Parts: sequence; structure tokens; C-alpha cells
Amino acid sequence: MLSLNFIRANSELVRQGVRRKGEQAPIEEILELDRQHRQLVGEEEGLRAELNSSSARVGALARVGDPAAALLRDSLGDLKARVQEVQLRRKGHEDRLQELLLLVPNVPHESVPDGTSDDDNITVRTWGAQPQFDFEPQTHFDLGETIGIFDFERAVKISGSRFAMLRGEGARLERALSTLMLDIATRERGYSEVAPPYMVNRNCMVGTANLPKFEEDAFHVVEGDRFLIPTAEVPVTNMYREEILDAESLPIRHVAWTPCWRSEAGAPGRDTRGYIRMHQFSKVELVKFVRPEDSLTELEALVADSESVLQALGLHYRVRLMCAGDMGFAQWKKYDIDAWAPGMGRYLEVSSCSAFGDFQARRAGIRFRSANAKPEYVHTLNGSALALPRTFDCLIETYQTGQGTVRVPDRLQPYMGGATEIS
RNA sequence: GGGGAGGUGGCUGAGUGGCCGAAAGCGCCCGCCUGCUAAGCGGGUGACGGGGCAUAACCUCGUCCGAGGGUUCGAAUCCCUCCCUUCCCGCCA
Repeated sequence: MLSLNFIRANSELVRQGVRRKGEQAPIEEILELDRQHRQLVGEEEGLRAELNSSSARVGALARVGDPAAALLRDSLGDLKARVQEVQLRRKGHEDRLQELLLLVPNVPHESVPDGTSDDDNITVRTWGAQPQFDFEPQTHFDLGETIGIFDFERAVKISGSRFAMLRGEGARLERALSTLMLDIATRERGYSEVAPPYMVNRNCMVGTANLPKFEEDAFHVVEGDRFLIPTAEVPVTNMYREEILDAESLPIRHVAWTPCWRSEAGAPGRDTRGYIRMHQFSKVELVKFVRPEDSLTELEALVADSESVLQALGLHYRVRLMCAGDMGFAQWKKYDIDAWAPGMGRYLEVSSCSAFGDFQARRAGIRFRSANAKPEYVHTLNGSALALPRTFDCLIETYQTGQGTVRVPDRLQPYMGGATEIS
């Protein structure tokens, strides 16, 4: 959420940011409501100050037994009614203003390029090269069915479309990948591991800006009005909601492995084949809380942390700076990392690394305080390191041998009980 | 599921209708003292918003004692609903 002060003082910048993202936001209505609201606040507070001092006088008179107390007391009913009337109007404005503010997207950082679609994203670097094969590389779903590590039919039978099931060495491979990713984050990149709840309350979803605008993207658990997390970003970012952190504790870096659930409401018909776009998948997520001035350097470091996993696995990838129109509602600046899937002959997005500025912190009330200073909102960031299914796909497509087997990369072998190949 | 206790500032914790934005302690900041450090002494120290004002300092007003309603001239304090914590019993592992 943007602060009202910010919108008031930078309304043109905000309008432009909304436009650059290709979104709509009720900026004019907010500015007008804000004007009216502040006027009502002034009016109400004047009346209330009068009522407060009169009430105090009633108390003082009553204490010394002055009969004027009763007289004054009885005369205050009218004033009270006026206070209540103005208060009601002020609250109406306030609630409406709050609702509207939650609908204003974050403004892209100035270093974010213009653009409206994926075509306008900028590849900032690549690592490795597309592997060459002396045979026709298979897709992960063909290969995986052959080896017997996927069982899509039974997943559909027990849960429906967009659910997948791994079996045998496949299940083990995904578990091994998860553990490797967690180990890299905790032992090599300085993150502290957390294992958060997989269901969160409504406030958390609002805090990370998954609500109110995107309720149809999430799975809702009616009992208790909770939501299945669409990403570990939600519980982990909200760990410190409504807290004032000690400045010395920043930056805070957490990593979490969790399942993620998404309704994929906006993607019917997309990526229906393969282990790519599931209602449930798992992901290792990095989340950071940093001082505002460190935000963008921390973003670059975050991307490097995610890349280190792909490098450890020896997978070719590219890093893309997202254009304004292809960024999400809450992002300030964002990079995607796409790994190469040679069987499919395309890149798969395995990570999305975002800086949010204080947009989420403001919604969630996450602040920090330096000695002798006023509390300030932290900046939040997060990125996948990495999404499991697509990393899994790229890995088996990259390391297929042509003999119906898949070589296990060196770094992963200790996590696979020393196995060098799966078949 | 039944019954009891409770949710107060960065933290601990007093406060049952006005003199309470809130004692005391801890922490933190400033100063004094002191070879250094610690201790000791003195003082200061909540958040958010409106207005004045340069979106500084400062002044002023208002709101905030889990959340939301209500009673009252006046609520941390009384009433109602909800959330959470905790204890005992029951239930299930």
C-alpha cells in the first residue's frame, strides 16, 4: 500500500506508475476523499476537544459538590450528538479511503523499463549454454512416464486436473532437490530456515497484497476463514507483522520450503501438459527484511542466491528484468529466472525475485527502529530458490542420456544416496 | 467440548468510572561521577493522525490499554460479540 501522504505529494508519479503497469486505480477519487476526510477530521476534533474539556469540568465541579455540575452535564447532550454525527461521516470516508488505498498498485522503480508484455522484458544475462544432444531429447513428461517417476492419471483420479504425483525415484529426486536448495540457502548464503504454517488468516493475505484484489487466485478454507498459502512468501513475510524490529537485527533473511496452492484462475488451457502449472507444488522461498537504503542491492544479491542453485545443478538459464507492464501489483522491481528445458525447447520460469519497497511492510505494519529514531517501515523482498516442479523438469530434460535414463548431477548425488543415475 | 484466569508502552507489570497515555522496574538516550569498564547518581524516553509551520525543530488538538460494538457528560476500568493466550476436566492420538 502506498501512503496517503505519498500519493498526495506525488500524485503525478503515482498516476504514471499505474499507467506504466497497465492498471487502473481510483487516484482521483482517493485525492478528493482525502480532502473531505481531512476537513471532517478537523471538524470532529474541534467538537471533541470541546466535549472533553466540558466533561472534565463536570468531573471537577462534581468533586467539590458544586450543583453546577448537574446543570452542565445535562447541557452536553446536544454537543455529544453533533460529535457523533460528524464521527459517523468521518468513519464512512475513512473506511472507503482504506478500501481504495488497498487497490492502488505499487509504483515501479525508475530502473524498471517500460513495456506491456513478456516481449518487453530484458534479458540481463545468461549462464551456461543450451546442451546439445546426439539424439532427439524428450520432454520431461514423456521421459518421466517412461521411467515411471510420474503418475499423472492417478493424481487426476484422486484430486482432479492440475494435480501431479511423483513416484519412486521421482519422489526422491524432488525431495533431494528441496534439501539441496535448503542447504545452499542456509549453509552458503546466510539464510535462516523456518517451517511456517501452510494456512494463513485473511490479514496475512492482505499484508502481502494477495488480497483483496486477487482472492480468486487462492484456495479458501471456509472453516476459520483461512487460505492455503500460494507461496511461503505469505506466512514468512507476515512473521513480523505489527512488530517494530530492532535496526540491529536487519537484514533478516529466511528460507522456507513449503507446498504452495494456486487456483490458476487466470490460466485455463495454459501449460496443461507436463509438470509445469499445478494447483499444488512445492517451492523453496527466500524472504528478506532490509533497511530501505539497502533494498536494491539486496535484490541483486537475492537473484544471485537463486542463481547459485541453478549453477550448482549445472542448468542453463537466463535472468530477465521485468518490464513495468509484466510486473505484479505489489512489485517495485522484479527479475525472473528462466531455466532451459531442452526437451520442450523452451525456458521455464523457475524463480521470480522481487523487491517491494515498503509496500508490503506498510500493509502488514512491519517497522524497525534505529537508536533514538522514529520507527520506519522495512523493505521486503522475496524470491524462489527455486520452484521444484520446473527445476525438476529442466533437470531431467537436461541430464537425459538417450537410453531412457537420467544422470544425477554431482552436487545432487549425496542427496540421492550416492546414486549417479535414475532409470 | 465443559469450566476458570487473562490480553496494558520495545519488554515485565500496576491500575475496577473523571486527578490515567497510563505507577514501578528493565531496556534505551543524555549528563554527572569514574585510570578503562561495570556499578552508582540526575534527567529524558510510546505510536498514529489533523492543524499551525518549510512535509525541520517546536506548539496544539485528537485517537490508541487484543478487535469491533454499546452504556455514560466522561471508559484501560461497566455491558455485549469475536479473536488470542493460559490452567483444570473431558475427548483423541
